[in-house]
Amino acid sequence: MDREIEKNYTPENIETKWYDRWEKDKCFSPDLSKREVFSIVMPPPNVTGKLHMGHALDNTCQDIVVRHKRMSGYNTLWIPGADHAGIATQSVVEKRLYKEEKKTKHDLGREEFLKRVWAWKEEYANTIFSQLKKIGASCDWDYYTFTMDEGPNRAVRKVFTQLYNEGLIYQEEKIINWDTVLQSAISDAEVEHKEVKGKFYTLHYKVVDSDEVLNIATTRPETLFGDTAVAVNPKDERFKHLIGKEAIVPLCERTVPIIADEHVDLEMGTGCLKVTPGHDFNDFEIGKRHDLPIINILNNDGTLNDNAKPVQGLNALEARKKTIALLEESEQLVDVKDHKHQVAHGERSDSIIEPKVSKQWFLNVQKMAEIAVKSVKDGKMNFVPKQWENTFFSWLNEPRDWCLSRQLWWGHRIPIYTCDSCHHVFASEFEPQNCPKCLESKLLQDPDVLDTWFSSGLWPMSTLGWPDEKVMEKKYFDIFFPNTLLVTGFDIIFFWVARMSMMSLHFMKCPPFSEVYIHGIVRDKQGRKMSKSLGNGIDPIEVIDQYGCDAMRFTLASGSGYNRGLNLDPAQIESSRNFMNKIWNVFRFISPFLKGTNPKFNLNANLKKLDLEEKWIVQELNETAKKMNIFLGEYRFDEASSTIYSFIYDKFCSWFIELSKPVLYGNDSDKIGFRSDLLRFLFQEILKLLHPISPFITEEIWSFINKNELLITQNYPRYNSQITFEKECEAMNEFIDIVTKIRNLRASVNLKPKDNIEVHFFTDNKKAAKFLFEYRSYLKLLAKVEKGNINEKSKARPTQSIMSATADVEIFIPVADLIDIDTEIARLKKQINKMIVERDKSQKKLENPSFIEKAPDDVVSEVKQKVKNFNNQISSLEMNLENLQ
RNA sequence: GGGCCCUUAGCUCAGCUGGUUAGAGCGCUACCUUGACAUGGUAGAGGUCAGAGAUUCGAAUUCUCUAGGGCCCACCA
Repeated sequence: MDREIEKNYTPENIETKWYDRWEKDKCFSPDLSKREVFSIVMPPPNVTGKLHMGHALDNTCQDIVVRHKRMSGYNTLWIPGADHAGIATQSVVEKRLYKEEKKTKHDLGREEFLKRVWAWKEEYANTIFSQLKKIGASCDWDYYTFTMDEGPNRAVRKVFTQLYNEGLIYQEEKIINWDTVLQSAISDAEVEHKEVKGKFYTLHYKVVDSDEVLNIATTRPETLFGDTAVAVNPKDERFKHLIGKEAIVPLCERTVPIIADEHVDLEMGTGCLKVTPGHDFNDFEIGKRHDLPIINILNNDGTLNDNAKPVQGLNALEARKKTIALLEESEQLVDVKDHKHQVAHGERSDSIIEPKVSKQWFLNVQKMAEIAVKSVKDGKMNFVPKQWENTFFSWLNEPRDWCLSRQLWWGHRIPIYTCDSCHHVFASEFEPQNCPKCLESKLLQDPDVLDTWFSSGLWPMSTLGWPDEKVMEKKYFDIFFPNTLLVTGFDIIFFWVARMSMMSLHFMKCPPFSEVYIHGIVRDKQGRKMSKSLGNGIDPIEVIDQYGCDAMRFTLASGSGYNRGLNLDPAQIESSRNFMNKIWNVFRFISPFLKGTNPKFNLNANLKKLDLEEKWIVQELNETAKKMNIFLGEYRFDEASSTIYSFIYDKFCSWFIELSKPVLYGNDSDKIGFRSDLLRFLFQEILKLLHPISPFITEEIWSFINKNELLITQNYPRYNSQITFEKECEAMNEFIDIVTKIRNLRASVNLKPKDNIEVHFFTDNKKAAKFLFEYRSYLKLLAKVEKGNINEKSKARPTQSIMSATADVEIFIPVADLIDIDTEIARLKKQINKMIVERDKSQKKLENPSFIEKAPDDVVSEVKQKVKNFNNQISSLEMNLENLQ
């Protein structure tokens, strides 16, 4: 105890130094000597990203579990990493390039552009890591992996090649989601449907060699340039006679067949459907069934091409307007109605997604998805909370093939090569030198890159070195794979969790982790998503600067259990900061007494020596330790936080410390010594218990007590079955009740906190009487009871008093002229009424024969005891009420 | 259209397998600069647990329905 602890709790002074120390001492490295293993990978944030509250929550949850497991003796590994985030990163660099140099990526060329992206990555990557360190993430940086590193690249190539050779990856001309801003295909998972106000147009299609016209409803009239059929339902009597005839597409005057297809709904629209196989998923299927031609009317940027001459060059919305105008002119527009419908948007670009036919690479996931579903159903992989497996299933039960290729530059290049001379197409795990068929060396690699989630899907494997055996050995793949746990948000269950599961089950024949904890999404106080446009975001780094990281982590933990949302109120963070301050100050109070205390205080050896309040606090501590282990093990961080909060604040600070003051300031040196030893022991346990949630302040305070050892390496407290002090707890609770009632009485007549009072207790309970006598000094300390007279109930009660009662003890405070009879009568009546209501509730139960008959005995006797206690209190209060009136 | 979830104090939320005087934090009221802490202390006010019904000796807790709100999935013109 050489150092003096500072008077004020200032988080920034203590939070900056510990991370470096832990890292330097290799505290985050796995301990291979331990038999039980706990391993987890961090969901890799975007390299060039900034930490937001979602990350803070995600990583706080992980760090709490990791620290708890580590302290509980597990061989613990938490792997950090970062994602190249193909689309997001490329867009940012493109935007900057244009802003600063007015250049596009095409001006630079692929190679040069990629150099710029790597440079950008090098420049900005560290932001997110230093921020992760700032929140205390105790991950092992020796394992740090970037999704575009050589290792993951090799994993990607191996997986692609194998799946290609197994026939699961194929290239095909299909209708896909085309993002017109990114000018790339995207997968189904990356499409969001948003409700948009639009119009519902009814158009006129003439029938060839007939006077008849067909009315066709559509929300997208501009696509008529791509129409290659008109379809009706084969059962539709209205149009049966027209099947096999031809219709004329307005404006382009093309004749197209009128076909019959089951897909057409008799009730919808007009019953006639324009079929645009090039730009609608359903129409594409119809087109396949009827072998219709496909007309592409869109350029890559979403403008109309020369297949739509009258509106060529316009974007979809402009083209729609012009098409309608032209239709009106030619009197082929029948009707326009307002209409709300769901429109596909890119979740990255937020631009409208156009269905478009194009040649892309796909992964057939049918079988893989089935196996993934089965592994969850068989309990090989568990979601916590369990309900989230529904989300997992809903995605995997009817999977569409995964569109893997992206027309981007930043990402893993597709390892498909075409021989320039013999045109042989092949996949290759390693950079090939020659065509395996004709041995020519001129090979052309596919220009596209892979969906970012393809490499993310291999994350639990690739971070441990797979498939390079040497690296796997070095990273202890066999020990740490599969992972124990994954922690993430529900928004990426199908993006990521589903894909990791499929990949791991296919290549490793086991799920990538045995448990998945899904936490909620952080929102603002009003439950709105945090977003730039609303300006309601809370920046974790600003929060840390203002309140400290420990307070932020405690707040996030308090809000995270099995709920799906966490509405973050800054007032809560302030409250957590105040809690940290409380801990700081209570340590300041006990610290002078810790000099010379026993660092290895053995509680079990001293159990018999404990006095009543010591037994009580030890019992409470023991219960707290038990709960903490249970709650942290179940990812109930909310319950864990409130458990430790309540123990520290309400038990330790409010009562035990107060009760320790007379001991510590007294002159019984043995007792002072013993109490100091115990205080040290208790406080050390408190620091250990809280450390996983708030690591910095606990490590800091620990360092004042123990110079040579770090807290992070201590053993987490466990339940001690030798501690059985239930009776002492009852007595203490009775004492707390009496003190509270005296304080209540004092407050009711505005007795100043300083004023000493005289109290008359009346009880026939000998134990209670003895207890009140022995604890008289505490009553003085805590309720300023200068003199406590203890009498039997047969003795006369003092007049001119205010009174209260527990089941066994009547408490009288003579207040002479201070008393206002009417107020006191009202107060007593109110209390009596409350008691009567409760008594009657219980009494009614007892009068019910079937309750006595059917309820378990312990419940019945509990209720009987309750009635007795209420009656005791009521009669005490009533007697006094009579005396007053 | 399918699925999931929510509705408990003024606000944000706990309340696990049915039995509690229904809890916490913030806010509010009164009193208090008491030698760890005003980032504090003591005491208090505030809830017919969204509504209706059912099961049960007993329901905030289980079931059904209704109302309101949120989220996810889905190609329906």
